[in-house]
Amino acid sequence: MQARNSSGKQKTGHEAGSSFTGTGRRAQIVAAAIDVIAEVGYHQASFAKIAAHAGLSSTGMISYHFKGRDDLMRGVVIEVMQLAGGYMRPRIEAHESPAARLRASIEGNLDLLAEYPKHLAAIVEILGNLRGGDPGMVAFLETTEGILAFQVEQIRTAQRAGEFCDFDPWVMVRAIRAAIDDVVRRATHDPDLDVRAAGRELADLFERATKRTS
Amino acid sequence: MQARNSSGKQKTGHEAGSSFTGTGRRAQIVAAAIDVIAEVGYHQASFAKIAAHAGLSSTGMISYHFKGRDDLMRGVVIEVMQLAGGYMRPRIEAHESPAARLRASIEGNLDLLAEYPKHLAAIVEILGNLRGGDPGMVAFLETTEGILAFQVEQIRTAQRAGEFCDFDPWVMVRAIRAAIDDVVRRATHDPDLDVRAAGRELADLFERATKRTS
Amino acid sequence: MQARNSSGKQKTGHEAGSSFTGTGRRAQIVAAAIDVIAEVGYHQASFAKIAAHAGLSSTGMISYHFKGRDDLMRGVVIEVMQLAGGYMRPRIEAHESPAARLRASIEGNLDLLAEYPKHLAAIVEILGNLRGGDPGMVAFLETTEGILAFQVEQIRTAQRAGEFCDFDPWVMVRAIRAAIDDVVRRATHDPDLDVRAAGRELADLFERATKRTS
Amino acid sequence: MQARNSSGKQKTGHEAGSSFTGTGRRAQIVAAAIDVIAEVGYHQASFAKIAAHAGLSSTGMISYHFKGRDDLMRGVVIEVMQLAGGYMRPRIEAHESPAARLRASIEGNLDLLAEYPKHLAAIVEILGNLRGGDPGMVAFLETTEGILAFQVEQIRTAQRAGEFCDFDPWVMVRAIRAAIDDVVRRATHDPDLDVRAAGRELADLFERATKRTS
DNA sequence: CATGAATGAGGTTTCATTCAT
DNA sequence: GATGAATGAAACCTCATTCAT
Repeated sequence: MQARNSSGKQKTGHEAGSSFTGTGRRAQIVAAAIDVIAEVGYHQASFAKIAAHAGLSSTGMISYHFKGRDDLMRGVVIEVMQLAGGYMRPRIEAHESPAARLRASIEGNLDLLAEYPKHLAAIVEILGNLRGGDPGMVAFLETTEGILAFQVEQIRTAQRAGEFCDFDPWVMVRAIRAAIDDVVRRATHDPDLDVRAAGRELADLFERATKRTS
Repeated sequence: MQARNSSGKQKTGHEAGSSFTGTGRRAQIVAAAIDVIAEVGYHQASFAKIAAHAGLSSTGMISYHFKGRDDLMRGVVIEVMQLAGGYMRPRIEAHESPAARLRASIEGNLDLLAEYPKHLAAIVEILGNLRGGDPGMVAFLETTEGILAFQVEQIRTAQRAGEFCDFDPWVMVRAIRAAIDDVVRRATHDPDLDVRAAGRELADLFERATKRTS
Repeated sequence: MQARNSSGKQKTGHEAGSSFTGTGRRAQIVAAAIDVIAEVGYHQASFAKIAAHAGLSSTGMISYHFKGRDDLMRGVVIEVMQLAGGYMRPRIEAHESPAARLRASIEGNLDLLAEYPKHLAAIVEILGNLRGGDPGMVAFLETTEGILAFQVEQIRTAQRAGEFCDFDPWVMVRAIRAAIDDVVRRATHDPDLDVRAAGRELADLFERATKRTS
Repeated sequence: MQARNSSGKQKTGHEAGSSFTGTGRRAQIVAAAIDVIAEVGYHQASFAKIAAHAGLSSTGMISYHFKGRDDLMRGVVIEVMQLAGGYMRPRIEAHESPAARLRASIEGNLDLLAEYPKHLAAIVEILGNLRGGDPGMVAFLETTEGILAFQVEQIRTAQRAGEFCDFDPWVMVRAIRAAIDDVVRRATHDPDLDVRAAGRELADLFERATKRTS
């Protein structure tokens, strides 16, 4: 279903040489984890439920393939990040103007949600429930921050070029991300939600909020 | 059949006749729960941690005052909702125009966050981690929905009066709420965050996003 | 309702000088315990439930009047034994022949059940769940054994007089008691059970089982 | 959706494909439960005691094999019912006349008690302490009722054939069962009790009680 | 006398993880 | 590689009992 093993190998530190999505079992477990997390949430997604959903007879299988809960969650995040990156990048880079890129970013995120609702639900659940504890997971928060920082830089450039009005770009990108994630969360519980329409509305909203004063 | 008190009252002392935050221990436990939830999150906020934080020797004490975990969480939500309602209402009603009320709502929320960061962190944690499970808790989701619905109605009225431009008010109020909650979440981990400044920025942002086209 | 404070004082070792059924609180608690035990069984009859049923605001009241769970149960047993003794004795002694007395004993027990279903249910529950543990409670088992032993002696006398056929009187009295207690247990769950009819049937049954061979 | 085993079996190992007493650990736990219940009673038979008696290091092991307390008790009841059924049926069916079958039933029960005292003690404890609560357990009460109903029918047939005198068969079978269970209960605490002799006495007793009038 | 808060032990259950096979 | 039994910690909750007021 979610495929994407065309990209490079990119090995983990795991014992055997297996790509993240390559080997059957690992990918199968990650896929099951995504489903379960989307359905019952991060904390209720126990190994037992994931194993049952994956058709595995015991949780031992998961522990065999993943060093621990965090390792599995890491696998999920990487899987979804790769998926999202591959989906979003070309859609954004297809546009030139900052305004068009901003719209593409918002609408692209919600188009992606329409296609992979569980994937986005899972990553939002995981990243939203991270606490300082785990060292390996905090890296993802930094990755996420890095993505936002990149968007901030793009906005700053556009502002200097007079393409956006004056505002704190950090507040803006966070508000945008929060609005998108909110749709992701609601879509989890309400399958009738028209996420693409919400995407257009949000794009309109933030277009008005960023448009240079005439 | 037999007995029952002659006074006919038959109260259990900590159920009837006491405000939700009135009785000493109950309030103390709720306060401890707020602190712990803000610190470690909804699911990690075990009775053991809350009891320790409250200076209680055992978790049994919490079960003595609260029927269960959900009951305690309900107590927390009610406490914070009362606090927030009392804080926000006069600040909003001090203004007349929809735009001013919108700004007061956003900045008021973040002023409240500056004064009670843990309270807001706790309620965001709790409401954000609710699943369909508990019947008594879902009521809070409906309460929250009701608040949003009220804001939606106010916006619709303002739009008809030409005071706001044309947009989907549901998407707007949810984006606003998501942006505020996002600040709440970040403030939990970053005590240096200037939430009042963020409030002003968000108020500016959504003012531009709602302003009627000239 | 169950009254019977006309009999002598018969103090317990309890601190204050209170007869078993005299003081209000003690009797009230015992009455509540009888109801609760009859309803939910011996082990589920917690102090909390009994206190609630008695209209008391806390279990501390029970502990204040009774040294412990066993003491309360002792109070229940004594209460019911006194009730049963006062009810049964005259009904049995009104007859002369062993056969008539046997019938009076069986039917009297079930008439008593018809009038005080919860009292009998409670004592059957308590005595049926006794284990060797408690020293003070074992005395009741011995009391019960004593009652059976008395009946055994009466039967033996009657057998020597040729009024009953030859059988092991211990087995007989135990079978009779077991049959009666079984009706008590069923009556607890089935309020429509006609216990007096069952009493007549059981009296007939054991009359045939004891009748001297002609 | 995805995955599921290629074999299509998807068994959990201790749910499907195993007889109730077959798998080693399950049977071992059931056996330990029987011992403990016979010794300390239904309610005092905690997982901790059963685990200790079974040589297990933790109660978690029991929860691993049984879904909960009720599931374990169900296992015990089924185990004993199968044992008793296999023991009693041929002994009863070896006889033709209703009187002989009745005697075989009574004496067979107490012979079985002599051989498996703890098994019968356990099932009497469990069934005697059932309250309306659990849906899966109430089925056993109905099973037991069904057995009695079958005996009632046999008695009715014999009565119509003039082989038994006239009496209420329901009262009779319940009295018989109550007498047998009473011996079971006493045998638990008194290892010196001669249960086979009691069986013969009870068979004599109920033979007289059912014999047709000459 | 009466209250109700506090205690600590004990209950069942779920969890992630390990390990022998 | 794969399995599933075993483990021990931790969770929530109920209980009988004690104690200061």
